[in-house]
Amino acid sequence: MNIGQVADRSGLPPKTIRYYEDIGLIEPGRSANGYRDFGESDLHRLAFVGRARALGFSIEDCRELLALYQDRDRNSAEVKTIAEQHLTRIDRKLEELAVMRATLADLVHQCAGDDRPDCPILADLADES
Amino acid sequence: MNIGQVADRSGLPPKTIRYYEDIGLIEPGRSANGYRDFGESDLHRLAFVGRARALGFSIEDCRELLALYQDRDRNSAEVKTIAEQHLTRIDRKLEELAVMRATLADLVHQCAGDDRPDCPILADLADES
DNA sequence: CCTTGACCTTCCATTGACTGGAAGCCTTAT
DNA sequence: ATAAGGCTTCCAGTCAATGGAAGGTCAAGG
Repeated sequence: MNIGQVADRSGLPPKTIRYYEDIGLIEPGRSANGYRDFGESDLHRLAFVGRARALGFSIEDCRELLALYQDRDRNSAEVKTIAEQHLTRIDRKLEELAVMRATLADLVHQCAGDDRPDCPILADLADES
Repeated sequence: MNIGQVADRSGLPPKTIRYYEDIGLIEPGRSANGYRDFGESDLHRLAFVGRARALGFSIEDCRELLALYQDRDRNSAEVKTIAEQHLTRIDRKLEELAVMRATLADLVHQCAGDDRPDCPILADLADES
C-alpha cells in the first residue's frame, strides 16, 4: 500500500504519516522504487494513533499506549493510569477555559460595541479601577 | 527601571519581556550601560498584555488591543468584535474538550485497572468492535 | 516515444509563544 | 581583587505537525 491509500484509509495526511515514521511510531517497508510500502498492521497502528490523538493524548502517550497494546502481558492498570492522568489534564484545561470564558463573556456583555470609544474590555485589561 | 524590577512588577519573566520587545509589543529605551530602561508606560503595556494573555488572547490580538487602547478615536465595537471572536474560539475549544472528556471518562470508568491485560481503553483505540 | 499529471521522495523552514542555556559584560559588596 | 548576581546577545529546543521546493516514478493518452 502506498502512502496515499494509507492516508485515505487512516484519515491522516501523508505529511503526518511520514512524520510518525520519523519519530518511530511506525516502520513501513520500502518497495523497489523507494516508495514506502505499508501493511495492514501499519494502517492499524496509524488509525490507533489517530484515535488516541483525537482524544488528546500526547505523542508520547500514544507511544506508550501502542507499546502496551502490543504487550500481551500488560496490566490494564498501566493503561488506566495514563488515561487518568490525561483526564486530569483535560479537567484542568476545562477549568482554566471556563474561568476565561466567564470573565470574557462578562466583559463582552458590558461593552456597548458601538462607535464610542468607552470600552469596559480595554478598561479591564488596563486595570483602570 | 531594569528588566528585573519590571519582571517583578508585571509578573512576566525577563525572557518573556525581551521576547515582547523582539516582536515589537514594547520599545523600552536603553541606559548608558546598554541595559534596557523601562518607564511606567512600558510596565503598563506589559501588564496589559499579561492580562490579555491570561484571558487567552493571542499575541496578535494583544497587538490590536494595545493599538485600540492607545487610539482615542476607537470604536468600542472593534474591541468587542475581537473579544467576541475569541469567545467563540474558547467555546469551540470547550466543546471539543468536553467531548474528549466524556469519551475518556467513560473508557476510564469501564477499565478495571488491575493486573489483567483486558482493557476497554486499548480495545476502543484499536477499534475492536 | 514523449509528455502530462498525479504520485512519491527528501530536506529545510515555519508555526506560537515562549523557554533554556552558553558566553560574556556590568555593578555592587566584601 | 574577586565573587555574586544581574544584565546582554545569540542559538537551540519545545509540540505536533504543516508548507514548499526540487526532483524521481508511474500510468495514460497522443
